Amino acid sequence: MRATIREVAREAGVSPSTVSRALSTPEMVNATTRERVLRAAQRLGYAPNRAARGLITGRTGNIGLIVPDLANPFFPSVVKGVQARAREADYAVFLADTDEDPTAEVGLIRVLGKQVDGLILCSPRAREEEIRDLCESTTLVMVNRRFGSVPSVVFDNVDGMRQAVAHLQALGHERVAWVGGPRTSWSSRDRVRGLRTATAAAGMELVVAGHFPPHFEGGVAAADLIIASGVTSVIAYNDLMALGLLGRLRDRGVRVPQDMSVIGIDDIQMSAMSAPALTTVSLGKAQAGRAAVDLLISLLEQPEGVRNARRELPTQLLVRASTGVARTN
Amino acid sequence: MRATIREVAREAGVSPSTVSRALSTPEMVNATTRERVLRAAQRLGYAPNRAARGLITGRTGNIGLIVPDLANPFFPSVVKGVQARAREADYAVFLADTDEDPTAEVGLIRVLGKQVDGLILCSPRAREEEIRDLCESTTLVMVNRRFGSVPSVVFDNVDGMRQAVAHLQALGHERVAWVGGPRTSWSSRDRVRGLRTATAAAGMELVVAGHFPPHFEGGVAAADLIIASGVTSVIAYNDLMALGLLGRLRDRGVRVPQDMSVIGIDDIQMSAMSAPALTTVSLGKAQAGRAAVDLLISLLEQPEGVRNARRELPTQLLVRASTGVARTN
DNA sequence: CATGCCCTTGCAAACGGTTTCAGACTGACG
DNA sequence: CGTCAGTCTGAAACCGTTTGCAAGGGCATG
Repeated sequence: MRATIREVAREAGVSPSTVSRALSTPEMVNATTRERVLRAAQRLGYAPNRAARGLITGRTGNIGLIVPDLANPFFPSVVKGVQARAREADYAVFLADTDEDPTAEVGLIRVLGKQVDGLILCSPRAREEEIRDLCESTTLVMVNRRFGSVPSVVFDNVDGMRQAVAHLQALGHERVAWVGGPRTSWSSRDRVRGLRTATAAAGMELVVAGHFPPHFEGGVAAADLIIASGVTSVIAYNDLMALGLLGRLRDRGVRVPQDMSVIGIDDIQMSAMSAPALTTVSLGKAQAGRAAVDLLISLLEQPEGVRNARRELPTQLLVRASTGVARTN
Repeated sequence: MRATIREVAREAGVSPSTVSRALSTPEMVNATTRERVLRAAQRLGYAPNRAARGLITGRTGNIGLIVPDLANPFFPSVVKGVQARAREADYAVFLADTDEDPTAEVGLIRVLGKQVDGLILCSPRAREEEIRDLCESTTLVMVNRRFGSVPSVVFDNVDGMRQAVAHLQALGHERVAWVGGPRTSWSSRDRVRGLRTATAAAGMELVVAGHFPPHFEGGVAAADLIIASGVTSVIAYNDLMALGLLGRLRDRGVRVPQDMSVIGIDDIQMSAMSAPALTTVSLGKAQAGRAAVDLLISLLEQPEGVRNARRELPTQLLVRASTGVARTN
């Protein structure tokens, strides 16, 4: 059995309240008794029971993190960031994976929401009104999605798309295709929006190839459409899909980058290791996780006092081998 | 504010104790009052406060999961399995990532161990005596490691290596290299042991190339040693390293599988998508996660009554394009 | 010397459940 | 009709903390 605060109190010859104060509000107790208490606690290996503390303070010291699919390498990176920062702040992290199912997502938010102080929703797929509704009962922070005044951390997709388009234009491309992600993905919509702006400004033609599952297979499925569309360059919703494109293009005998330039988004580990290595719009994934924790904690500590509950993180084009000078036929 | 048991009691016109019983031991309360209580609870959207319940029952309803590195695709798969099964059993999962640091690992086990009913250690890197020590104070289950009587879920590495070696032998290979993982990895040691047995039985020569970090780069680093060793086939500690091998072999102009056959272990998503697709020893990763949860829960529910606290999961060789008939010079 | 203030500490009441124990009621039986 | 067993319910104690309140002591001030 673990030591309780009473045993520490007895060991130190003080009352339980003094022990409690010595540990949580040290400035309220005399230096010498504090010392004595700390030493006793040390001796007994005492650590406060978080459930008991939570019962009275109403805070659990836990935060929840919900992601659509851990198998997509984007998410583990975010999770690592969340997890590391939460630990620094002495919060523990509940993790849940929805398998890309919006209904499961809402259910999970509901049940997990009761066990935590706040929730981080990474790339949530639920409908806006549902999230708005959930917002009432739980403090939550979204990553990779933005609407209304819901606190959020997003990437500057517009600028990322601008960089990608500028890169392609510099290589002489005039037509670029977009391979979209899930219909329910806010960032897919945001990216195609940025892309429209950027291509229009650059005087390039944009071919939107529709929505595909955000996996390798999605990219494979899109590849033939892309080839048929006659573009010389393509930007995919994420790296996994871009790698799928790469694979199918090779099978079809389309050379990358000579015949087709390919750009991904996310900068997952694998994209540096493919052949050719993938040019990609790099996102600070762990950074986003950390930012979300910081935002959530500040929200928890001064519920009303947070001036700006939206954070936008920069993106950076990483030029590798999958983009090259446009084919001139 | 959330409804408490007292409000439900008032709403239903009974005492709090009756509400408690109606929810947790329904057979102890009269059918009609039970019905009334349940309806009142429903109306108020009542859900018991887990901290309060935990305070008296001494159980939190949480389990902890500690993995070395979420960025390694092996682990997210296990996490998904753990997570899904835990949710079915109404447990929530704390996740922590140690960044492959054994010291951090021990620290995490200590702190997380106090907030959960039990802990799942996936591929733990800590020293045996430390784990044995931790065992005293926390009920824990190891995945991918086995020693003493610590409850564990492991893969049948010996049989996996047997299958791989049989496959290579059938293809006419006589010399095979092993690219090992971290020195602290039990499964690396277990696999090389199985490999020794299998190659000896098959009359093949085994070249052990030492220890490498379990990443893509580790495989890259090992590749030149492998080429120099003159073997015609190589088995890597995991798929990530095998993919690294593949990449470096291509750069060096060594054709796979004509000049060199390559086998990985794990069957991560990416290994089906590489060119050539990777032959690999497939492991039921999510299954291992589920098994670990089942084992942990049965341990929690009948602390002494578990006859066999060790589970061994089968492995299956997946033949793809990276293995072929041995080069005959 | 009496008064008042500050600093430090202890007492006791919460927090929201579960569980032990005893009491009320019912029906059966002698 | 009295007794007894059995079923169901309520009162109260308890789990391990935090915290509002009050009391005690020391010290400066009038």
